[in-house]
Amino acid sequence: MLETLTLTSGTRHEKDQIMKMQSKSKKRASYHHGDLRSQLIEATRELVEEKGPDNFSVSEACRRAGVSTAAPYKHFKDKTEMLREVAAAGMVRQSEQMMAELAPHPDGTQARIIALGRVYIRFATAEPGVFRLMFTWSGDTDDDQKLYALGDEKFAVVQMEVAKCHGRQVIEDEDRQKAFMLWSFVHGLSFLSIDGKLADNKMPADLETILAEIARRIVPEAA
Amino acid sequence: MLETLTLTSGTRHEKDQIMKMQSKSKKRASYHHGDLRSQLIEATRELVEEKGPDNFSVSEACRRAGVSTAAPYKHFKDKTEMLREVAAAGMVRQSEQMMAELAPHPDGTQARIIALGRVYIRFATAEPGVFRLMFTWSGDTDDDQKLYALGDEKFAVVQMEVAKCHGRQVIEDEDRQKAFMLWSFVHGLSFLSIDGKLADNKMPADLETILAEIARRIVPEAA
DNA sequence: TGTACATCAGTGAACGCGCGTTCACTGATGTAC
DNA sequence: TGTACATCAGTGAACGCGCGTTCACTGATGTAC
Repeated sequence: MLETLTLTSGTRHEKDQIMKMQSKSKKRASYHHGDLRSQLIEATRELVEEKGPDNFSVSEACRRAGVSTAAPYKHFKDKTEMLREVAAAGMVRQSEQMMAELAPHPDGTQARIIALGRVYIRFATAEPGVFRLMFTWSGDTDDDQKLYALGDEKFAVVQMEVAKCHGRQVIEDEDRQKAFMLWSFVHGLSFLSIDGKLADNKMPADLETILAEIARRIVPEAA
Repeated sequence: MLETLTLTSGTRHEKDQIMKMQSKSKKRASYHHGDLRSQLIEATRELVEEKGPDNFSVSEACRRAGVSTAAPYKHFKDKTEMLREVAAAGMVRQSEQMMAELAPHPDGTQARIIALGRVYIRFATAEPGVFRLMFTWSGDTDDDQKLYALGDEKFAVVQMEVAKCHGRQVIEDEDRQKAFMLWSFVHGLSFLSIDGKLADNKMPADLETILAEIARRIVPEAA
């Protein structure tokens, strides 16, 4: 069955086929695909990781999903919408990771601040393509605005954590400023890391040490 | 003389022509150009700013410089080399600004640390395209390595400034770590800023206040 | 259960586009005499 | 000062390429009866 395929890139496509077989138990059950939308999103995500958001192409995603280049337009308005889906999924994934990492630590502790920073940087280095993509949305359109709001929510979480470290249940300007400093720091560290700028002697301590040091300097110990 | 031009984009090109007239006193003195190399670099820089590093095209730079699309290949190996020239010029420009901003402040003061951060962020917001471009070089080739080294030099300056704040003439691990924290912070702040993520209530104080706050928390007052 | 039919997810061919780069060329410039 | 010539910076046409998107189509599916 595999031998009848006409697509080009041998090994890569074989792997896709194997995955498809695993999930659908045969190559293509019929003329209809059944799950093309999510499979195109997954192909888009992979390509964004492999080539970067700017080198993603619809054509290549189609090749990878094994459909014609016209197929995506039954599911997405255009290329931008495909990328936006991937970005949105990334935001959600990052949020989930934050919540999971937060869970074991009691309220109002530095450990929670550190946990948030750890997830931020871990996500960036694990999925640099998607991470970059998440920051390329201008917020001009309504759809962009939704993405933008997801980011805002996450920042509000950081602000709340800082406030709780100060024994407050309401966010004050001081918390906003400190949350902003923390965010800038982990954002910069993430980008320096995925841009390969930390190769040599530039990051003299391990990540946990640096995160703890930053938290200590910006947010007080629990009361 | 201007009316004889055959290029398309009206106003834009008129402006270029005016600039060219100012610098050369007439449109094109002859078949030969005289200063095409630097004029192509300037066109490349402009386009990197206007469209972003990933949307720059050689063709458009040629249109803007008023030459055929084959002309650049008498001066540059390929597209990458054109972009690298712009990136390198950016690094130099940023260094010069740092030195200038450093000059008025006495050695070993927080003011010098703040000055470096101020230039970093100011450069990023003034030239976001070039700033982005400066961080896209992998360092794989020899030419990339030169760019990389320029970045290293600048980081060494920050490390030295931190050491001097501690009354040292030799950089120690503590200085490296603090310099790294400062760098991450301004780098993150720069990217958040040029990616338009600071629109709302996210940056609660002005830049100078935040810079001073960060310097205070990471580097001690002068002895 | 069997048939007619509407729906709609996929096809494959085509489109126009702008791109990076090469090529044989041309014509202005500077130099040797 | 005038002429012959080598140099080389620019031309313009062409190349092959991959792209995003549209189009009329086809054939599998689910539903009404």
